[in-house]
Amino acid sequence: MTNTKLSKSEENYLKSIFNLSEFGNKQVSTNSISKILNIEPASVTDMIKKLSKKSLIYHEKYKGSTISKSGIKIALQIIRRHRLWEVFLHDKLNFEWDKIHEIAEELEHVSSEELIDNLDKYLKYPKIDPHGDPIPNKLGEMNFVDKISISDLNVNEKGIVSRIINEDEEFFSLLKKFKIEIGTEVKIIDKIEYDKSVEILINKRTVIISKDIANNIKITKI
Amino acid sequence: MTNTKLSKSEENYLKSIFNLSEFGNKQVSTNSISKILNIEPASVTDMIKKLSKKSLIYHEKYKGSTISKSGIKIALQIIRRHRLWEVFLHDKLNFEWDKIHEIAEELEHVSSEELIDNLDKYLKYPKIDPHGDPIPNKLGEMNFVDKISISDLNVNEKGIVSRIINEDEEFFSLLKKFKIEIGTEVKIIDKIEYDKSVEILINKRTVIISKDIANNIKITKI
DNA sequence: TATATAATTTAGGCTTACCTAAAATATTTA
DNA sequence: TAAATATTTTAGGTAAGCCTAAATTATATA
Repeated sequence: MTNTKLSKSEENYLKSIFNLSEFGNKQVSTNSISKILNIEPASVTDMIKKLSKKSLIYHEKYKGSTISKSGIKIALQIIRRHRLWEVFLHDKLNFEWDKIHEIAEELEHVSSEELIDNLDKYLKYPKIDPHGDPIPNKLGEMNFVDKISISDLNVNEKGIVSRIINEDEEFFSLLKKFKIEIGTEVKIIDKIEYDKSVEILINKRTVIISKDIANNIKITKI
Repeated sequence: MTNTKLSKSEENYLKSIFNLSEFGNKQVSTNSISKILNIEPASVTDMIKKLSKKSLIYHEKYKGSTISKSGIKIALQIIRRHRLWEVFLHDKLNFEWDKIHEIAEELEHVSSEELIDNLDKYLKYPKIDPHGDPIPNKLGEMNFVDKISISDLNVNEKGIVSRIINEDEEFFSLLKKFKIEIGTEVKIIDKIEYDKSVEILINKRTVIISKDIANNIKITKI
């Protein structure tokens, strides 16, 4: 339990490895980390060695990395900070929900525990962030997330948009164009076999979205 | 006008140089920067060269540094961020005013301009921070600050504490002990010639504070 | 299953922001 | 005003976190 404060870089790696590992269950490849962080694989290897030495991840040469118990614990705290700041930016500072990610990406590294706990209290202990992602509590516990995406619905079934996976700028503007937000009701009109795209009804308008877009929009079936 | 984002270090140097220069009017010695930032003089020289090359300060070898117009502009923005975050931490998150400085020291480097402007609006454009320091507006303009400290009052004169200069932990706990805060009324009972300490009346209690403490407490005469 | 390709690691380099030790300059004081 | 002292700069070094190029290992394919 060497408890030296992690650097911004270390925190970003840990968060990415956690996200890629699906709750710590999957081994993560060096290449996948490289792609997510936009850092060359050779540099990723360097950092993997560093995090291994701190027992935050386990690494098998040429195989991949697994995040450790203590690594998960820290990753969840970083995610907690990120999502609480997103709630603050959206609910209090009136940022549009497609602009908060980038700023929260910086704020999450301000590491005072008291700050985050007071922020949590101030925001009245929110359970989800503006993208619909669950917020871990002080202990790292959080609600389960929706596993169903638009593509999983059948024709004529309905759902409420509950979570947006992709956080790229372009993706957000796409959603804006289609007027898709957390809470929006969608109904499946047709599923197009040819390219697996889906025709959906939103806000009394039907649009066709690609398979990729549909996969990135999680819903709660109604 | 090379407008690359400054690093956290560069920002801290610039802020310190500005603070030491008394609004850009005084030349600042390498040693004084070294002491404030707790960084060796040799390293300070390195950074001085860097900031000079960016025309944020002017430097005369072996003499000292002067902050430039563009340097002042940036410094005021950093100070703006710092003080707005202090207001947020104090007023919204209910931090005690002796704990906000350290956290604001980190938050001030999150550099989204939109973030700061929205925060400013959310806080209803405050004019002073919890220490009584004036907050620059978007353009870098701010109110003049009180130049009178407790030591400048004569016996029997009264004042309202308007600003605390020293921001060290120890100094704050000292003030806490004496129950001195922004807004506290003080009356001079006696001035002790021997060591220039001052006997004052606060909250119906008389205490003797040293010359150094008195100098660090600015007041508005009433 | 041998070979081509892809993924990963190693080796060596760079920049930033710090350091110490020594040299250069300025200031104080006798 | 010369010597002692203090301040500042130069020179050379380190760790973090990145890079490219080349070597190594794993995986896919013919």
